[in-house]
Amino acid sequence: MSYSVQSEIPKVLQQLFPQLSEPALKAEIAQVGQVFMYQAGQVVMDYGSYIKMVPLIIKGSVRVTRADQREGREIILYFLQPGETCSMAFNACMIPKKSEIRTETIEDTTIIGIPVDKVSEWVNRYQSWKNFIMSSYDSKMVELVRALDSVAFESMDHRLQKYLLARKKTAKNAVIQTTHQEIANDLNASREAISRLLKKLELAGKVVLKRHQIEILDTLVT
DNA sequence: ACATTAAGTGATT
DNA sequence: AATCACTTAATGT
Repeated sequence: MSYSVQSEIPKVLQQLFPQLSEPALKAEIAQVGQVFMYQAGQVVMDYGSYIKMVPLIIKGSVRVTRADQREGREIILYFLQPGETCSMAFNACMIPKKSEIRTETIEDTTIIGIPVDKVSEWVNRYQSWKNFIMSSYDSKMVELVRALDSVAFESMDHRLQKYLLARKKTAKNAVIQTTHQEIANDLNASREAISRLLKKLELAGKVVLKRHQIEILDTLVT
């Protein structure tokens, strides 16, 4: 209902990024920040593109993935939600370089783009900005390490369940809109394997399967 | 009604 | 667990 236009930046900052406390910082964000809106499923940044903005997510959700050259094989690094920012983008603004990752929207998403030169400038000028950058870097790093040992040590079965719970959380809805193929791509598995595991979960009374959607019941817990 | 796309199955490696 | 080769079911035109 709220269209996050330029003039609403101060209000949105207050709500979603309360840790950015300095009034002067907020004023600068409102001044140089640019609001962008993306539709669901849009690729915001792709491998090899130059990063010129660091996004503050204010609405929707975004998926950050990494693939190894050969197309069609990618793995999820983490999801971004309102109140968060893309940590991978920080690297790139200290040292200008091409993106190592792909970010695409899962839902209709709105962001405030902060020009990279401002991002590094503010680190020196505003304590709360520095803390914000550092702590989001830290929390994504933790997620990343978890994702890594999930791949290394957990069964596909367990990974799928965690994935479903994560999707449920970002969708804020027990019913997620997806296909088995999409999940298979996200988890680096074959579609058939995912279908079979989902079938098992359905038989176990943990999910309800329909075409293009999966309902995740409360009985599914990790 | 027909075509297209998603999902289910069994066999093979 | 991947791949193949189908089959079956759901949806769009």
